[in-house]
Amino acid sequence: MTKKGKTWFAILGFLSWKPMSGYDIKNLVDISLSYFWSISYGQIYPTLKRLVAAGYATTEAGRSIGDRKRNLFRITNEGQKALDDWMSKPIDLSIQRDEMQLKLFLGGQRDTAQTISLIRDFKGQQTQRRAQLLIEYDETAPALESGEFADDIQWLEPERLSGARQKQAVREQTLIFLLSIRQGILKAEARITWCDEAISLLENPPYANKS
Amino acid sequence: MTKKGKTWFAILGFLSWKPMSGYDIKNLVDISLSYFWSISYGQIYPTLKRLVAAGYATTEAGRSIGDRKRNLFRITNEGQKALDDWMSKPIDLSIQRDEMQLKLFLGGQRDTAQTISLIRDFKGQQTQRRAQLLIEYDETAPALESGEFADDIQWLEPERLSGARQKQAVREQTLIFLLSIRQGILKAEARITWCDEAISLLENPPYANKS
DNA sequence: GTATGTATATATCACTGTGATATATAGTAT
DNA sequence: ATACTATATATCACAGTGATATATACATAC
Repeated sequence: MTKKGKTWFAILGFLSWKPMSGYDIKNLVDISLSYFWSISYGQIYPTLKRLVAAGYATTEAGRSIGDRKRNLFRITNEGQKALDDWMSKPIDLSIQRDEMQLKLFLGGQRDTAQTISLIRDFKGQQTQRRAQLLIEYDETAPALESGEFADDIQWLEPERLSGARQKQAVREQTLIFLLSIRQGILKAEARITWCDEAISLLENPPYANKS
Repeated sequence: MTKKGKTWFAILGFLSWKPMSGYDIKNLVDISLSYFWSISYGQIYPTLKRLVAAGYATTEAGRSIGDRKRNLFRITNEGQKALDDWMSKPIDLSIQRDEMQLKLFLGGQRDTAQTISLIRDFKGQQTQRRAQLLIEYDETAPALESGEFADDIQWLEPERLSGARQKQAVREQTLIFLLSIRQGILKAEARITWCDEAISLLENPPYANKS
């Protein structure tokens, strides 16, 4: 039995919204989930095949705009069951590699000035990211009231609903989208706070500086 | 020319402190750098070989306690130059996958109750982690004053120094170690904050709840 | 003493996942 | 016509993981 990792269930999860092609999945992740997920074709296509082989999905020929051929994948009952099972399992916390921390560790003692300069750059990156996320938050938030997405927002729609139900669905999806942006903002802010503390302590260490 | 990723420079960086064996590197990372780094033997041994092949390190037979054989790797001038170059480059920000966010995205609308339960579990994990890191912080901090490590702290020592210089080195290393723990604490706190916001918004959405 | 367990030390394998690239076609712009 | 962009599928070399195999020396218990 093949190993079922996060990518396996991520793809299965996308199919649980609506039947999709490999191309659709790549676009969905790159456009709407880029705050917290990434995926490559090198995993998508083999995994779709394995999902079919495992009985978790079926494949069918489809057509899109302009009569282009595409392979649509649809989740099966068995697949949905496996997904539900995974969804209820606690979050797996694996170590997140942190290049900033590694460079601090390797260079902090050897070359303090350069390390401080790196931390300043890093703070700049995070400050910019925070600003960007705040803009995206403000652009997304109105849909919470209106029940209508701004033009450029791509989203997972299980199916077209009509009228009030459609608006309600948009509001629910917007809330979740806002929460994921909010996570990014909080993460960036935590990093900015750390940068300030680190620069301050490296510039004025709480012990006599040799020289 | 082989690709030089983060693992490549991480290992080169460890060798820049002192000559080490593959086993030493694995232990160093697992014991002292586990807050922000991980590494497997499957990368260490091949990478050490490639570092030698690239002229960035040399290898020599060594002996440790009990006359056990070990292969020591020593950084070359060329290797140190390449490391210095990498160290000065800005931090590469790649997308960090976040299983909590993925599950929120996939299940938040479909099964709010289960999603809230997952977030509560996640908050529990993060709260525990934060508590653990606070303890480790308090255990490490005294060395900032005393200049002496607590018994169980493993560390990178370029070489044995004597007296006052040794104490100063210990203080500098402790500061950096404390900063990396602090990063973990801030990250956990940001996640806890997010959990509170998310639970509150999912339980009382800012729009009329259908039902 | 000898058996058992643990720490030291190196190495490889199957597998997951990435980034780059190749290929082909249909619609759009110059 | 030509070039460019978007749609769509696929594969490759490589990075990195987790598990496992192997061997030896020291520590302890019986």
